[in-house]
Amino acid sequence: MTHKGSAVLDDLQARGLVHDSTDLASLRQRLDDGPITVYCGFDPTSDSLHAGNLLMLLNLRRFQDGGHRPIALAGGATGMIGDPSGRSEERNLLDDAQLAANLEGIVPQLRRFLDFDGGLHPARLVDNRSWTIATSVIDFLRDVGKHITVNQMLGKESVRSRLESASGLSYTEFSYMLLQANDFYELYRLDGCELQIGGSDQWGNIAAGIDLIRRRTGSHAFGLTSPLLTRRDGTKYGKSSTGANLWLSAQKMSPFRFHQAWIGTPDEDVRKLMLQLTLLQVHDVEELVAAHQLSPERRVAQRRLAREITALVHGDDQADAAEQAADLLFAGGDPRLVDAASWEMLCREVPLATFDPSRLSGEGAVPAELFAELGLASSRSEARRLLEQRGWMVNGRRLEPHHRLTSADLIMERYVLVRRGRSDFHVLSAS
RNA sequence: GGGUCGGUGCCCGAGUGGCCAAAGGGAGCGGGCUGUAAACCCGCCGGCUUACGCCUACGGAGGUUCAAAUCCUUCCCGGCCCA
Repeated sequence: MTHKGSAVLDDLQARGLVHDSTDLASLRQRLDDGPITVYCGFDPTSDSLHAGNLLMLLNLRRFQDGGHRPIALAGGATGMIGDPSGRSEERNLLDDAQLAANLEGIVPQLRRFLDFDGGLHPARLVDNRSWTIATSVIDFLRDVGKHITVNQMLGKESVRSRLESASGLSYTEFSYMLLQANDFYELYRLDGCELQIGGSDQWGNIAAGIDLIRRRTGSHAFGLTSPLLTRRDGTKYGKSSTGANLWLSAQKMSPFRFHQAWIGTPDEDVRKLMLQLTLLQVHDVEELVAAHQLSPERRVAQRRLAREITALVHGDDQADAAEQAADLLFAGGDPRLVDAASWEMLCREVPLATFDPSRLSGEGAVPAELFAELGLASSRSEARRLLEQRGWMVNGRRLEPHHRLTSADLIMERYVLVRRGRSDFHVLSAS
């Protein structure tokens, strides 16, 4: 490492990724003194991580690239309790099977973004069950609970907001903070971990851990939070424009859809997202933004953003495929002219539904009925409404009111390309 | 336990016997403009039907009435007050 250990901090600040921090000057000094061990926790509340988690994963990566040692923590134990932070209502407890399935989903995702093998500071992946499960209630209350007063806990925003709400806060969730504080303590004790990072909603939990470490060891640990990923209107990202979560799992959201979600990024958000969700250098981002502003209709920034994030999450090959599919679909040409290989690729990228070819014989199929059956619309009424509102395109042409689908509409004697609205594509396949 | 107010469509919220598939707002969806952007404009927004229309729905279950989201009985749930 030729550069200073605190360079990562400058980078984070330049990217707008520092929301709250313990004494920044001390942290800077500590980073310059040598590699630090930094951790961030991810609770298995679902079987996949989403775009919001991606931001923190990349932050760990930034620390690793900056010469520090990252630990990704899978919250096998805390996931059983449920973090009340940022939540207006009590969580439902996960059962063992669900938790196991969720961990199985997210652990490989955690592995993907860090370097676990090479270098002087390989990343580590831990599960907080390893030190939590065997702990007795008595030990926990004596060793952890004794050091934190209820008075402090009541002062935390996550607790206070819930105390004022109608749904209240169970003792279980109230205790969550102690578990996370103990995680930090254990990682400090076992691995010399001195820094915890997280989303800004984690500040209370992180501070509790720092307090616990100080009380039990007299040492100073550090905390750093990043702003939650929000749109210009303040709503959380992680959700796509359609309201669905932006899942990192290809099973839950196809790479194509994932890529498309970022393509649709509003101009005002694109700079921030490039800074916070990609590993592009800050000055490269500024160049891209400048180029974008010169001719925004080319959408170079959005394209690059989508490219970078999709490649990070799904790999270069998948990003290529998603780009090609998008070019094909949005170029506006006649899809019947597309070659077989491209069609195959398209079928992998775009949601595919199969139907019985006999539907096309005779009079042919009523499009609205077929589309509703295949899930392209939630009911026949909706499909019909869309037809009235000119919301359907079949094979690149506006669907006419009385058109029937027949074998003449098949591409490659097998496929129908359906577009609903502006950018919702489906391939129907006669099986 | 007593009293009282309330539970309406995805959310908020009007409606107190027919004019109610139910005002208004938000979200969402489609179209237009543009750039697969934002803003803005128009339309749609329970289901079935080409359509006339039919069915289901205003916390649950019964009842009164030609007619109920609206009245009565009862049950469930929530807020507030008293104990």
